[in-house]
Amino acid sequence: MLSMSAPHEKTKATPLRPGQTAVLADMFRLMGDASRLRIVLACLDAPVAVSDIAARLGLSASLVSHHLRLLRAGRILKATRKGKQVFYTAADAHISRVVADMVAHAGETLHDTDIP
Amino acid sequence: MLSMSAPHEKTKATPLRPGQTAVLADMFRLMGDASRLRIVLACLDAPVAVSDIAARLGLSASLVSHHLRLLRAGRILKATRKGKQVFYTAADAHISRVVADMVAHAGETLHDTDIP
DNA sequence: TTAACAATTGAACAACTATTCATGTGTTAG
DNA sequence: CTAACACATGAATAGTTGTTCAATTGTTAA
Repeated sequence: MLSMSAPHEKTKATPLRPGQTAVLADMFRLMGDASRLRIVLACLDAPVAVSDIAARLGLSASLVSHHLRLLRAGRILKATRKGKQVFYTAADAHISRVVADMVAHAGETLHDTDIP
Repeated sequence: MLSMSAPHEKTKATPLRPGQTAVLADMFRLMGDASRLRIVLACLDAPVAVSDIAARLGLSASLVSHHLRLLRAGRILKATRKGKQVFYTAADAHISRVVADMVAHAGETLHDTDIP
């Protein structure tokens, strides 16, 4: 049961505490839904109003608002009120980078034809 | 405060088709579970056997195997057989980068109780 | 004020999923 | 061969969650 050490001792860093892992998983899960990810993508470049998000994505305002609340609570997006409308945008630049890296990964690993 | 006013960077994001979004969401969802994310983290640096993963994370071999199947199907990890054991490691370098960026984001946006 | 618009929220339901237990493959040692 | 080990898999269950509908709050214009 006691596993022996790794074959090669590389300077590998595992700087992740168990608590941080749960926080990370929550952020990944927030983007793990197609509707929510599309909302995040729509807000990456510039602040967008809720009604615009709903119209552009073809989703109900209620559903968008529900997702926005989760994304805001998870520090993925942040809100700014301007008159009647509320504009949402990415919380910081890391979000865009995470998405960009995942896009690169998907673009590389997907020369398959088993996409349902 | 980070209320930057969008300095018109070259981050031209929105090259995503509806089909690609679903694939991306699937990958994010795979890492959106705490157990699965810990498994991915354990395999980032070097190939690790299933039994070692289970022992290191305190999970049953069955549960780890179930998760590994999903991660393998989602092109997050890849498997290599050596004798009786099967070693899993990251599918490519993008995975590590995605995790690293998300860690940076979490470290910046969340000032939770940091314990050494 | 009233009315219209924009967004949020709560409840309820269907759908999904992580986990456990038991069983089944495949591989190696004896 | 059998036995033990490492891993995979199927089913069943409990918990989670995305979506819809209805009602509510907040804001602005008339």
